[in-house]
Formats: sequence, C-alpha cells, structure tokens
Amino acid sequence: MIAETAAGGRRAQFHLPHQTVQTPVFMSVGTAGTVKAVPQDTLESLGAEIILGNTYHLYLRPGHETIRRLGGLHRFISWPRAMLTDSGGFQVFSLSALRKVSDEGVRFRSHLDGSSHFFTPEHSMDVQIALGADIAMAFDECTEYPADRPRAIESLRLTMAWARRSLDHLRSHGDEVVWRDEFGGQSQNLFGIVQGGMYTDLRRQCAERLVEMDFDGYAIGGLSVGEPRALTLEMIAEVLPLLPKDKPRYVMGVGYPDEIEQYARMGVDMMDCVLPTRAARHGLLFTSEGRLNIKAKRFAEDQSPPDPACNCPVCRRYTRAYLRHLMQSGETLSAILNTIHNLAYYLGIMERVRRSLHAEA
RNA sequence: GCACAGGUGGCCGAGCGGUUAAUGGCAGCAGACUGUAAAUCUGCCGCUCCUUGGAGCUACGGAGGUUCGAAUCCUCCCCUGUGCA
Repeated sequence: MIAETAAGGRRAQFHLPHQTVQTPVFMSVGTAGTVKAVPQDTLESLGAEIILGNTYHLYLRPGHETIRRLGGLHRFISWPRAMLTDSGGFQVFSLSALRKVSDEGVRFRSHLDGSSHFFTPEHSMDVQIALGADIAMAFDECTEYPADRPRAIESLRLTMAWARRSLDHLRSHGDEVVWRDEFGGQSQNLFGIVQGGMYTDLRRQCAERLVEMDFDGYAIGGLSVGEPRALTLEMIAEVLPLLPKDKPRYVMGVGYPDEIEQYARMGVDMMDCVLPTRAARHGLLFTSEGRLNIKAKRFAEDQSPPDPACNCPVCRRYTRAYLRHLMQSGETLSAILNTIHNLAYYLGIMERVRRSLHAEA
C-alpha cells in the first residue's frame, strides 16, 4: 500500500510473478491470446502492466495442453508482464443459449464447432494452471440481470461452492502451479468472485464467506450486465469495506471512462473491460471531449487529432479525417489505430488517478 | 450487318400481369457496444407535404400499344455484352 485517501481510494502496488503492478489499474482484455489489433510491444510501450486472457477461448483453441507444451501463455504469446485469466464463468453467462448448468459444472457447446464440453471448477483450474497466468480466477456463475431473489440465491450458492472447489483444487496442485519461464514467472494467485445479484445482503454474505476461504484477491462480478449504474455503484460500495485491505480488489467488466475513475477513487484496485477495444473496432473513440464516432461525416475533412489533449502515438501523428477514411474503407489499420488510442486513453485515466490519489493522501 | 443475351432506384442484382416505391447485397447516413460467439449489431435509405399514421408526386432504356390493371405482354427505336461475318 502506498497511499490511501479519506474517500477510500487506494494507491498501491502488487507484486505479481511477472510484474509489479501499479494500482489502481485498468487491464486490457486479450481474450484469445491477443488484445485485439494491438501487438504486444505496443501494449508495453503504452504502459500496460497486466492483460487478460480467457480460459474458455484458449481451452477451445488452440487448447490448454498445447499452450502448456509451448511453455505457458506468457511464452506462447510473448508477453513478459503480468496476466490474468478469466475462469470461463462469464461465458457460462454470455453463451447462455448453449449451456446447461448443474451443481457439478457446466455443459456447453463450443461456439466454434458446436462440440460438447463439460467445465467444472476443477477443470477450469486445470486449464488455468496450464495457461499459467499470474492470476487465475475462481470458476463462478455470473448472475444475469434481472434475477429475482430465489434465482440470485441459487446462483450464489453455486458460485460459493465452486469457489471452494476452485481453491481446494488449485491448492492441492501446488507443485504444478509454478511456471518458470524466461520472464521469471513463479506461483499463481487465485481470486474469488463475489456474486449475489443486486441484493446487498447476498453480496455481503458472499464476500464474507469468500474472505474466510482466504483467496489471494477478491473480485466483484455480475456487474455491468444491464443494471442501472446506481445499482452497480451500490453493490461495489457494499462489498468493498468487507474485503481485506492488503489484498487486491477487482471489479470485473467495467466500464466507461468516468466509471473506472469513479470506482478507482472508491478503492477498487483492478478493472477490465472490452469496451475500449471493441468500441475502437466499431469506430468509437473515447476522448477528453467525450465520445467520438469517427465514422461521422463531419470528420471527413477534420484535420485535428482524435483528441487534442491526448499525447498518444495516434493523436500525435494522425488526423480525424484519416481515421475516418480508414474506418470507412474497412482498412485493418483502422482497428489498430483506434484501439491504440482508446487503450492509451484508458491507461492515461488510471495514470492520472494514481497520481491524484497519491497527492490527496 | 446477322444471331443470341441483356438494359430495374448511387452501384450490383431479384422480380416477369395486380398483394411492387419495387426482395437481397454494396455504398451512404445515424445509433448502439461494459469479466469479447462482436473489424459486430440496429435503424434510415426515390421526392414533397402533414402529427403517429398517412397524403400526393415521380419511377423499372425511349416512344407507342394490348389490358379494368404493365417493370412484367406486343410493336418500333436507342444502347450494351458475346459470337459469327
């Protein structure tokens, strides 16, 4: 812990096997072993210290055993810094049409070829061990919104049982949970995930139980699934005080620029979101002046940079007119430049917040 | 010159007597996107009016014709492609 503000904001750093991560931090999502459209060296130069990978996607392709044989995910994708793998729990939610949930686990059909697979907490851990990220996530069920109370309770029961099993399995395979690669990796951390729908008492109950289990960090999941922002905020505010101060707190799947700043100031250490990368590919740029739909005709001859206040490599060199043209033409470079800018913008927000938290403390 | 095949809204392309302002796709315009089945999805897309819903006008190469009714059938003309001279 480096600094703490009266409002609960934290400026800290976490020593992970591959990287000491300065927090609060925004993590770019690299589902299939790539932060879409951005090469690893560019991510490094943008200052990304930790990125995500996804258990579900990498298990299906190229296969976790393949990645294990190739020396783990870090080596496979040539990423020297920290990584976190999501457990596949979110896919249980997002691929709902193709799944069947039981206490034991989840049977689902591959979105790639329709083949049938069965995921259990143990299996998710095995896959994540093979991938070898610095942080693995417990296998959970992301409760949908809206979910009535009985449904939220049932979903929560599953998530807590699976958290226990995830932890037990990972701990009992301690010897395997060590990756030594040229980047210096070692032991793997495991985070538990707080669910509970939009019910504060369920959230509290879940948080307390997970803390008893003693995870290496705690995530708040099941948010940004369609609920009003006020609810998101309420759930986060409810859970944060229950989590141990000396461990990372991670809100999964958020958010818009103003959201991540707000949550960081409340004491959230880690966040991730596909928004900056996906929106970039769709032509939406986040700037200090607000959202910029670069496809808009009014930018056709606009010679100013995407964001005049931004110092990223894209804003230093290219005009809105050019980015619009690339987008209109469907050029690959469009996705690359848009994504680099959005990521730079998000990382810049966090950099600013970190400084500000430090100054306030 | 002869023989086939064609000429449809910005483009490509369905339709081949009424349910057709005319299927689709592209392009264009606007919007969405929150632990990535997403370089995806949604809406608008002949013109002019009025309030949703409508009203009117103009449209399927051109000119005639048949028919209650034609982008669709007939005649002539113009143009394009291919083949043969």
